[in-house]
Amino acid sequence: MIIMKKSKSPEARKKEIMDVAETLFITKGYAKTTINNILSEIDIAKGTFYYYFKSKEDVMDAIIDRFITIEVEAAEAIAADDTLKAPDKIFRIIMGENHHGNKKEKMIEELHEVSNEKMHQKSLIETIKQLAPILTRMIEQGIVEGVFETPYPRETVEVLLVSSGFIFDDGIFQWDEEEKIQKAKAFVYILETVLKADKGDFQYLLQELGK
Amino acid sequence: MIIMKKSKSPEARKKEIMDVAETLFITKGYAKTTINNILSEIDIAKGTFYYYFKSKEDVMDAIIDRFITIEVEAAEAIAADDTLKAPDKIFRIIMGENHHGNKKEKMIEELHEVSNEKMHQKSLIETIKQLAPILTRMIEQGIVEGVFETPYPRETVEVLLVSSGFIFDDGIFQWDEEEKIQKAKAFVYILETVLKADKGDFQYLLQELGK
DNA sequence: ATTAGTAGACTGACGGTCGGTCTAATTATG
DNA sequence: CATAATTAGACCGACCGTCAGTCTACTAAT
Repeated sequence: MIIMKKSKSPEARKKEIMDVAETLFITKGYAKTTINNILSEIDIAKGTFYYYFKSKEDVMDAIIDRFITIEVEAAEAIAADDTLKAPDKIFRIIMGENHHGNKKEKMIEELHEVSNEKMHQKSLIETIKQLAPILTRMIEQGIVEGVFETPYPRETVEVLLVSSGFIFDDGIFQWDEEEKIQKAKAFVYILETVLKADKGDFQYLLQELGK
Repeated sequence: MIIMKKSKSPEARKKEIMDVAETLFITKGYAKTTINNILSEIDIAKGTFYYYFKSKEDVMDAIIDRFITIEVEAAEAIAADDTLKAPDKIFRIIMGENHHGNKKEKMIEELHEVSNEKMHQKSLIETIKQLAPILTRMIEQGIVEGVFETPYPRETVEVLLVSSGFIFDDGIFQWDEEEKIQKAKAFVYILETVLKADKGDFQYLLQELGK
């Protein structure tokens, strides 16, 4: 006689699996997380997992999709905010990318050696695909308004996204607080310089990094 | 009665294993390459492999070390070349990084979907660790000579290395020939702008990308 | 009665281990 | 000084544990 758990709504189950998987992927790393780890955490069987997802990688894709959607929505909200100037918007979006509600940072904080190559690369690629067009439009508008200047808005965005995503990822490099500030200042400088924005357009934003 | 192959010199064996593993890692991807794939290619037994390397990842590390050493030597040769100007050197080193003797490109050319996250990330990190100091010194010298200007030489180098390593990697994005030229032009522009070099200092180098 | 959902035993592949073998060089012995 | 004993290093491959993914059986709901 098999003990059967009461069925949850499919959405809830799926979300539950994704939530647990996400936590494990971030804390232990994707490769080191076992399907069985996920199962025992929510106390379901293999069959249930594979009823909702066709593979381990499939969950990861779903998780990445989920937070890219959130990022894109956040980016669009920022883009639509008329109280912000173009440079401000750009900075917020690019830096916001590595700020998944502090969730990741908090979790990784102490855990060393999490190296999550696959997940990181996938989400970086996806981020570029989805966020680059939005940011590019933003820069193009800035050019029209005369606050930016560059013949390569799209490629500039790509460079900025890739480097910030890589350099500020807590799972790849472990900078101490001081180094982080330095990197951020440098990033702001590079941002200003490469877009030929007015010096100081971004500078004041650096205070936010103190928190 | 066990048939025993004649012993090779340890160096030769080790190199043989690394060569075969490298080819397989590049063509099939690290994850999809099996230890047994490597073994049957050179016709040795499991034990032999693990006599020379403590794990699959260990071979990869050795392979990465090997070509980083080559890159560093190439970079130092370029650095020591008095016939080249600073901007020229920088460009050659950064772009040379994604030009492993055409070996990788040739191999990947047709093979789609090789995605080699782990190997790529590791070598990018190692490249930054080893190449960044050399390039930083180069920029600092350029600043003294008055051809460059930036308060953040180190961080600028990091941004340039990360983005070129990522964007120009044939395994990550598949740009067609035209797009590649566009990316390279943009990269040169960004390089010039962020270092405040004279326009045109790098431009002529773009002809090299035609080959 | 049909189907959406759950269960968990099972499979196969793969990374890694381990006891042992073979050969050539080195050292001890008559 | 020839030859037997010993050692060291390269190599072998059966075996093991783990893990993603499969399959069939069972149950809950409509």
